[in-house]
Parts: sequence; C-alpha cells; structure tokens
Amino acid sequence: MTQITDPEDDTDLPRRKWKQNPNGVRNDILEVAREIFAKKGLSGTRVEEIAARTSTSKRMIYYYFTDKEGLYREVLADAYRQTREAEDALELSGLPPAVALRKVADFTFDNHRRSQDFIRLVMIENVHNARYMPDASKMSGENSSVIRIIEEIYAQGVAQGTFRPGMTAVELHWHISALSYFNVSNRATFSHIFGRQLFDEEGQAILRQHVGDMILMLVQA
Amino acid sequence: MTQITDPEDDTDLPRRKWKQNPNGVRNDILEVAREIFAKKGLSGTRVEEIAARTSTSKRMIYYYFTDKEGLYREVLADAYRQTREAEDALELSGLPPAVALRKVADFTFDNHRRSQDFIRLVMIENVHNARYMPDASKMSGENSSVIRIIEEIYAQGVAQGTFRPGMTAVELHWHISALSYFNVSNRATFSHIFGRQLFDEEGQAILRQHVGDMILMLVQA
Amino acid sequence: MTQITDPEDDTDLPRRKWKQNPNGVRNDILEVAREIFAKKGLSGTRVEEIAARTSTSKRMIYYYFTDKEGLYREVLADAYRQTREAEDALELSGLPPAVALRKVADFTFDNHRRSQDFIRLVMIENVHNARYMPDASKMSGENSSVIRIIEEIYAQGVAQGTFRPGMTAVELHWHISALSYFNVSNRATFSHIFGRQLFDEEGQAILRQHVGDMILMLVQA
Amino acid sequence: MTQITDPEDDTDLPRRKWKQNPNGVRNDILEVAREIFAKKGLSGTRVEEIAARTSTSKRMIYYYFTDKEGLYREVLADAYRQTREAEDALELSGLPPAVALRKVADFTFDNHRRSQDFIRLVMIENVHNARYMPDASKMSGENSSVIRIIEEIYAQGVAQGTFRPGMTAVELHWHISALSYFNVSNRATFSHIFGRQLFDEEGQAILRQHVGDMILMLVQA
DNA sequence: CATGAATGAGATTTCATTCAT
DNA sequence: GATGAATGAAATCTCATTCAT
Repeated sequence: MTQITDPEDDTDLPRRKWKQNPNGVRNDILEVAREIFAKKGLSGTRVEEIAARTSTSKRMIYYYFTDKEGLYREVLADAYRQTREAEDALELSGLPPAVALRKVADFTFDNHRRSQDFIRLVMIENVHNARYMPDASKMSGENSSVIRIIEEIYAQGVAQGTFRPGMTAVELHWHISALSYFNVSNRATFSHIFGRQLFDEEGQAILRQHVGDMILMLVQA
Repeated sequence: MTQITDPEDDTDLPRRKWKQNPNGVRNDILEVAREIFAKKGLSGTRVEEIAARTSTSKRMIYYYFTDKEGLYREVLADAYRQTREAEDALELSGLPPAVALRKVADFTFDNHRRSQDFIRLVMIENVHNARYMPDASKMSGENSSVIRIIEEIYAQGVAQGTFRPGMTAVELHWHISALSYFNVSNRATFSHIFGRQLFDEEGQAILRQHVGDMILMLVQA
Repeated sequence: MTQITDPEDDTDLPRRKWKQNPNGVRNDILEVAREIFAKKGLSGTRVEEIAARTSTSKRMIYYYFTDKEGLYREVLADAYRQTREAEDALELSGLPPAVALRKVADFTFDNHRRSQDFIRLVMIENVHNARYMPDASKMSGENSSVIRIIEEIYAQGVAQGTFRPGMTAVELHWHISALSYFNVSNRATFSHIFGRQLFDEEGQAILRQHVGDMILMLVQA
Repeated sequence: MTQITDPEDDTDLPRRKWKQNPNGVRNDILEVAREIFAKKGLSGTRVEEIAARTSTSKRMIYYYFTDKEGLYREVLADAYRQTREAEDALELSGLPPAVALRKVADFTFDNHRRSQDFIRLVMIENVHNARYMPDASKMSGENSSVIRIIEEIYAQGVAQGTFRPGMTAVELHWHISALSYFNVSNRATFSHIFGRQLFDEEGQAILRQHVGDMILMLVQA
C-alpha cells in the first residue's frame, strides 16, 4: 500500500520490500493477518503462515504485536474502524425519511456483501464471545454514526407522521444488520442445504428488496 | 475419572452406567464433544479436554470416530438431525395462513434462542465454509419439514388471496432464519457495542414481535 | 538406577531404555534435571539439554511435569526430601550432649560437602527468593528431625548443667548450617580470592574442627 | 524516556543530566544493571529490561560493554571494588585485640546486611563457579584490607598471650564471612522453613552477638 | 554518540495421534 | 473394548545482538 521500493536498489542482497519502514511493515502484517484470520479464525491461523505472506519475518509480528492474540486484536479493531469509516461516508441529508431509510438498508446490505472479511471476523469474534473486542469506550454505539443517522431519519419520519412512534434506532439497526449479516455469514451452510439460487445476482436483488420493504413496512405500520 | 467400574466385577453384565444405553460410550463422547466444539470451535477444541470430561479415555474417541475431524462431523450432523426433529414436531394444521406463519416465525425465534449450541456450531461451520457439513443428500432442503410447512401455508394464503403471490418458501425461511439466528449468533458483539437492552426479556419480546410483523407484512403487502 | 532393560530385546527398532515404565522415565528425568538445574540454574537450563541426557524425549518432560518450572519445583522438593531423609538417619541416642552436638555439627559439615547439588539448588532457590519452595506444610521446621534432635540434645545439656540455658535449637541449627553451607556455596569465589588451601583435605579438617569447637563453646559458655 | 535532550540545544556543552558526572551514561547503565543482575541473575536478566530502566538505549550497552556478559563482569568487579572500599574504611588502631576482633565481626555482619545486592551477586557468581570474577591479580586476598586488619589484630593478640597461636587470618575471616553471609544469602529459604523470628531485629541482635562470641572464643580457647 | 527498527537462531510448549498392555 | 504411556511434528514465543539513519 504505502510501498517505498526503490528500483535503483538492485543489489544481490535478498529483496526487502521495506527497510526501516515501521508503518509499512506494520500495515503489511496487518493486512495479511486480516485476510488469514478472517479465513481461519484465531486458533486456526498459523503465525508462520502470516509471516510467509509478508515481506518480513515472524519475528516482526512479535515485535509489533507482542503475540498472536495481540495481532488478532489489532486486526479486529482495525476492521471495525474501517467499517465505521465507511458508514460515516453515508450522505443522506435532504432526503425524505422513507427514502433515506431504504438507502440505509440498501447500503448496509451492499456494504456487508462487500466486506466479507469483516463479517467473518465478527463471526469469529462472536464464537469467542466478544472476548477480544476493542475497548467499549472506543466502540460505544452512542457515537456510532449509523445509529445517529437512523435516529435522525426516524425522528423526522415520526415528526412528519409517516413513521409510527415507539421504536428505537438500535432496534431498526438490529433488523437491518441481522438480515444483511446473515446473507454473508450463513451463505455457506444455507446454500449447502437450500441451494445457491438466493445467492446469484437475481436472488440477491430479491432479498435486498425484501429487506428494505420489511424495514419500511415496520416503521410505517 | 468418575468411573464406576469395579475390577472384581468382571461378570458378563453390562456396565452399570449404561444399562439402558447401549451406545452409551459413543453418546457420552458425542454430548461432551458437542458442548466443547460449540464453545471453542474445531481448532480451538482439545481432544484431551473432550476425553477428560468423558467417562472414557481418548482412545475411545479414536476408536469410534477415527479422528478429531470425524468427531466434529458427527457432532455437526447430530445437531442438524436434532434440529430437524424439533421442526418436524411443529403442528399447524387447520390454522389460517397468517396465524400459522406467525407461529412458524415465533417458533423459529424461540427455538434458536433455546439452541445456542446448535447456532454456535452453525457459526463455526460457516467459518469453515461448510466444509464438514453432512452429505447434501441427507440435508437437502427439499425434504426439510420447515420448508414444506412454509410452502403449504404460503400456498394456502395465496389461494385465499390474503398473501401476495411471487415469493418462495425458501425466501420466507431465509428471512425468518436471518432474524432469529442473528439474535443468538451476534449477541456478544452487538451487546458489547450497543448495550444489553435488546437481550433482556422485554427487548427480546419486542424483537420477536417485530420479526413476526415483518414477515406477515412482507407476504401481505 | 531402576533400569529394566531386557538384553533379549535386540530388534532393529530404536533402542529404548524403558518402554511403558512411568516411574523409570519420571525418575530418569528427575535425576538428570537435578544435575543440570544444580549446575545452571532455572533460566540457565535448557529443557533440550535435559531431554538429550535422558532416555526419553523432551515431550515426556512436559507430559510428566507440565513445564520447566514444574520440573524445577519437583527437583527442588525431591532434593529437600532426600536431605531430610539423610538427617533422619542420624542416630545419637545415649551419647552425652556435648558429644552428640559435635556429632550433629560434624555430620552437617560432612553431609553438606557430599551434597553439592543440593546446596547449589538451595543457592539458586535463594536467588529466586524461595519462590518455588515446596509448600510450607511439607517443609515446616517444627517436624524437622534435625531441629528435634538438637532440641533434645540441648535440653539434656541444660538439664545436666553443662549447657547454658536461653538458646533455641533453631539458633544452633542456624550457626551449624551457616558454616557448613558457606563451605560449599562460596568455595568458588572464596578460593578465587584467598586461594585453595582451606579447601584441601587439611584445610577442611581444620574448618570442620573449628565449627564443632565454636558450637560447643557457644552452648557451654 | 525520561530524556531531557533538546534537539535545538545542540551546543558543545555537556548534557545537563550528567553535568557533574562525566561517565554518566556508563554509570547509569552500571547501576541499573547491578540491581537487575542482583535480582535475576545473569541468564535471568534481559538486556531489554536494563535498557528500559536506563536513560539511554540498548545500543549504548553494547557500545560500552560489548555484550551482556561484559556488562555483568563490570557489575561484578564494581561491586567487589565497592565492598573493598567499605572494608578499607575500617579504623581499629589502638583497640585491644579482643575488642578489635569483635568490631571486625560486627562490622562484617552489619555490612553484609546492608549490601544485599552485593551478596546476591556473589551468590550468583558462585552458581557460575566464579567464571566471571575479576582478574585474580586485582582481587588477590594478600592485599585485601580485611585480611591485613585481621592479621594484625590476631598477631597482636597472640603476642599479648590472649589469643592462642596456630590460626590464620583467612580462617578467621572465613568463619566471620560464613556466618554473616548466610544470614543474608539464605534468609529466603531458611525463613520459609523455620519462620521469620531470627530475622526480626531481636533475632538479628542475638545472631550478631553469637557470631562475635564464637569468634572470640575460638581465638581465646 | 544516539536511536528505533530489524533479525536469526533457538527456546519452550502444544497437539493430534499411536502404542503396549 | 479399554487405558495410561508415549511421541513426532509443529506451533508459539524469546533473546542477544546488529543495522540503518
């Protein structure tokens, strides 16, 4: 990513992607680790394998992350951070509540599909009962932008009389998340049992439509 | 450890512990293994630990299940089998489609909450990309009773004109499952970020109600 | 030591000193470990080295002793146990107090000289601030036979009027130990600075004599 | 870490921290290293830990002391040097031999108690069989002031007829050292087994008295 | 002189599995 | 069927030391 390779440095020495490049090395490890942890889980991952796919050595992993668990924690925190950032980019001002809410649902559905590694990390972390989650302080849902966004939309809809009162943003977020998450997390077993149809483009379009429909009907009921 | 075998008691009588339980040892292993696999995953589980919590020794695990993976496969197949059996017990004949469909949703929501270990095994299996799933032949969704049940209800509703046509039972099942599953699978991370409110009795009642509502609105739209 | 090698077992298979001989293997490890720990200390010792000098593998060390520290603890406890046993063998009944007390001093002086590994383990353990000592319950000085022996001798001497009253057995033991211990523990540095004379046979005889003299004079003063 | 260097302050003036301390960095390292080596031994000590507690970096340790072993050697030599200096300060001229000798014993007993780190370094060095001791030339007991002091006292006592002839100063020093050293070196294990009484103020006073008594009786016998 | 980054070699420990009885 | 002992292969982690700037 932030590579600083010098083409002139063509000596016989073993090729190093970065000499003395702390962030380069650190990020390189982080990226590789994310992929492998997402694929194999914490206990299923070999530090060796991460090192092998890196431009550095196993030793550097311990240098920067103390131990395997430390690396896993960083990967997880990083993944959440990036997801937050993607959510922060959502721009919905000016839209009518119903339109905006569907946009949130669609965005979540699409974004989850795009972020398979993130979903897998969350699956894995749930198997661990959230033991390695970043400090609650950094994660608190209060200042989560999705929640704030949904809150605003919902409040506006209620004010306009188009949404029924009595619900919370977290509830709405929960429903949208559940449907969008399951679509990625359980694809393997679900398609094993019920076939792949729901996962081809047409099937996905139908599901996506349903998700938005259900959410809107829920608030408009 | 908790063994009750008496060296002098070398008669032909079956060992007391398993008197009414011919496959005693095997089932004992299976039960213990299910619990531990559900808690720690495949790679996170130690054969040692399973053996220790069993009334038998490690040797027997290999005797009955060949290897750790074999045991895991059996545990998984067993768990699915039991879930199927629970679903088969659903009796809805005679009810109007809308009532029946809500009952299916409620049942699924409740049943998932009760079957945490099963859900965890499914989570784990999805991390493994469904690599260890029982043969598709045994699992095929065609002969799944939930699907057949939903199919009947839906067909009836469409025939009566109360449900809109154009949907499939698998789609409906997908939505119900997603919402019911996420409620269990992601409780750890979700409550870490957004608090525990949705998981106390009141919160769960609300979510359960929403799930039924959304499904019904989806078919009645 | 407790070897059970069978000369008839001359197959092509790799030679094993003991197959399926738990105590053999365990004691073998313990003996080798004691020697090496005594020589190099806890952190200075390589598990590898212990294994290499054993008839088994590194793996067995972990099988029986959990980890390096566990092995060290056992070695230490074992060494203390053996020292106690040697002390228990002291037979002094019937001797006049002064003679008996000198015998205790002489025995301790000689026994320490013979038990270099034990002394070294105690040195090492003191460097660790006695962190790995066996449970105080097993070690309590109350039921230590040396203390009881000295107590009896001293009480008798006081009763007879040959020893002055007002001292404790632990104090006497302390002095005898200090002199006997230092003779072994500090030989290396002391002889480095002041030469080897005190450590040749003649020097040792003189020191030994002094130790007994001083103790007797102390109680007879 | 607690560095006070200012990048703009690139004058020729010596760094503030070491204004009156030309060998500042070196001595800083030495002091920290002494403490840690005394606590954990040679193999138990991490160069990393020394560096961390120093005002400099690891690099400087290697710059000044070549390697860990070199640093350890210097620490040890330094500790002996300081002990010698303390002994040199003893001023006993004019006192009657018996009084002077008890003063030497008392001084040694007290001085050892005060110099725990030194005693620990000696313990550690004895575990290493005195492999890292400073050159014998620097250390030779001949020019050791304690030995010379004791020699003088003893000679005077013999000349006066109050001390019996036939002993050497090294022997006397050996006894005093043994008792004073053990008091510090074996406190951990001894009190673990026999309790702490001998190590409280009263107990120590008794032991100290005994040590002087025994030495005096030994020469006066 | 000074520093943070980097590292090879090796140490400790783990784990599924098999063996001997 | 049953059991405790045994094990090879591999995984995690540590440490003194050197390098690049």
